[in-house]
Amino acid sequence: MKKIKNVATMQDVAKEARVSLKTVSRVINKEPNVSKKTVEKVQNVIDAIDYQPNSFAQTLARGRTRIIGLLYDTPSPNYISHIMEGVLAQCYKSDYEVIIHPCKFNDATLLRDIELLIKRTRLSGLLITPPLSDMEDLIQLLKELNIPRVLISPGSKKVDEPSVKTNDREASAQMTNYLISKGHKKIAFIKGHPSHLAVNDRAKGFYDSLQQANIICPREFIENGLNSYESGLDCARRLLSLKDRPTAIFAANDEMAAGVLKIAQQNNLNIPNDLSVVGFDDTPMTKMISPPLSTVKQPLGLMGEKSAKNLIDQLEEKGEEKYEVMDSTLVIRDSISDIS
Amino acid sequence: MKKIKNVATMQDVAKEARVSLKTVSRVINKEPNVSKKTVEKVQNVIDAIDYQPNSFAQTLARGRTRIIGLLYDTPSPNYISHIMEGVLAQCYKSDYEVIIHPCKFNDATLLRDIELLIKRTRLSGLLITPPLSDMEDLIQLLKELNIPRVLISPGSKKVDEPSVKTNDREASAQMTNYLISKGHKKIAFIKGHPSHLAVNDRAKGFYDSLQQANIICPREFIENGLNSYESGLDCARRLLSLKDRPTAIFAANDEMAAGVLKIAQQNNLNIPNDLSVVGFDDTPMTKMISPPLSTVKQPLGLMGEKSAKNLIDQLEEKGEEKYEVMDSTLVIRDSISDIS
DNA sequence: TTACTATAAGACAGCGTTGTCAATATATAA
DNA sequence: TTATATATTGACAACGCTGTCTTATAGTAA
Repeated sequence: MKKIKNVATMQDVAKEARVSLKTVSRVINKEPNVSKKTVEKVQNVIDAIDYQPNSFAQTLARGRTRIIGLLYDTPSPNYISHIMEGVLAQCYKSDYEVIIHPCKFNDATLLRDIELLIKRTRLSGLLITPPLSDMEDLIQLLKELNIPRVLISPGSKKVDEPSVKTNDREASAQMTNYLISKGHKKIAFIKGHPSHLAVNDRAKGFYDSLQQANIICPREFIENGLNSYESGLDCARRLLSLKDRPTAIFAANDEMAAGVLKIAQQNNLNIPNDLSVVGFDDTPMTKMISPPLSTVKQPLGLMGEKSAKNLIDQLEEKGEEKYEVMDSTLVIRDSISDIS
Repeated sequence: MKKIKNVATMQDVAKEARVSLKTVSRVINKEPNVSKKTVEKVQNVIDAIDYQPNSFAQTLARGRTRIIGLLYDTPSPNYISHIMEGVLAQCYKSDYEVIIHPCKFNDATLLRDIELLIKRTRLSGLLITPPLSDMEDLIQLLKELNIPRVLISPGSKKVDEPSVKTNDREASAQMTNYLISKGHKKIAFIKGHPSHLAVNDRAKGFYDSLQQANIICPREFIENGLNSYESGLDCARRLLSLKDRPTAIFAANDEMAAGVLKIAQQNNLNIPNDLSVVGFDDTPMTKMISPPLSTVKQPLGLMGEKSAKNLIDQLEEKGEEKYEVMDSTLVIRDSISDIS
């Protein structure tokens, strides 16, 4: 059990620069009331011996960590890795560490696990991705533990919690508008997993648009999916066996839309001539399938970045804006035909 | 700048259990020479007040961290998130933290960045994913800094470094054998990015198989891709415009194979009847495209787990086996036809 | 010059652990 | 029983930093 490599300490810097420990500390932390001359002298020594403060000692002395946690429930690799990318970039800038914590949404010990995580790691704040961001009891726990937090894409119910969301509902309405503008009136919708509220906001946008266009959507045009490719297959089978088939199907995520494409092809339907298909998320696969899928793109990296920034601002008590809504954008590819 | 929530300390446990600090420390760390009675007494108090050791104080006192770093060069989200899954699971078990560090392969400051990361975080060991695991100068630096490490899927050249790899070469040969067994003799291969040695082992397996079957592969059947979908498109365009077209194309990864599928469809070729296509990696998209792609699946989660275990064993000086080779498996789907 | 203020620098305790070494209790042998 | 070995426990100084309080220095006004 080796000790870590011996590395320069503040003592070394102080001795070399002929100042006190505290003065070095002041320079490190950019505290006021140090003369320019001293700052320079100390900084030179720091650079010369390549000194890096020991964050463990800092943490111990300060009584608070510079660590935030990122909680996720193993959603699609694509989603979490792009969120993570933004989070890491922001934390790197602000000199915070990130602890990535996968957890199981429907695990009985979830709350206890998270409480232990917090106690064990002493993390100072949490970033919470969907569908965890919709768990009332989790939020309640964090409130009680007094853990600062930012919810990523919580369902529309939450209003009193710092959060970063996208305008999924509007984007979804826009996409529906687009379909309508191409002459589609018989549009079906495949909803997402019921516990994933944000995904279901997408259905609301769909309704918004239909209502505005005075289009009535028959009950059987609304399917309940589970976000997975397989559930997309099931829903598509039902939709495409209807006597009065939709001319377009809008799925609440790309996996389910890919399922629709598959079943359509099995039924010898040409996409987009016989059926238009739309997904949501702009996963990399949407470009690669045939035909390339029209979809909606969330700025995931940016969302990660903003949410981390929001959390760090809370931790450092810079009272910044609490809610952030970012724009998702339509990505129109070849899966929609003009039938007007 | 709030202090962290007040939380039970070792003092509290010691006082409550009427023993010394050191005894509590012994119980925590399962050190020998503590009477059963005392262990029990102390453990009861620990449970009662839900005490969790402060890892920062531990780190400071011990002089070494329980942190490992995971270095990656933003490869596919799929790859890294599955590796990460295994790494996190293993580290969670062994009570280590993980610092995820994305970096840019061809960034001039890469080495310096990593050196700073190490100094700043005091991490005790590193897990290195491809293509970073093939960088001689990075390995050299870590050797000099005396940082324990495990290379994930390094190119075949490395032998003297602890590593976890898959039998890509053999799997690739097996897949080629399979194609040959289906009557294919004119098989083209799309190589991966030149700096990604492990991906290029796949080409070697391809050659192995051809040679064994006494099949000569014309030069123009070997294309140089860059791992991306787009490069797959380019290579496929060239291969499919040859006078004497291959009957099967084996791409070194799924993205490039998806590119082949696309171009084939543009050329009105039916897959698999007119052309068989094979990829490598079993990304989720391979199930969703049409036809579902045959491919090779690496046990990514397990690889992450094993590499973390290997590293932790090094850190704790349990001399375990250093090299690990895991089996990739063929996933045969509908993209291969029998033309024999 | 003196007195006073603002600014810069330092001394020292303490953050919550673990390692070292000394002290005590218990078991064993004589 | 006493002496001796062994198993348990404890005291105390680190670990490398920051917060608080004190002191020294420089600047300003009278």
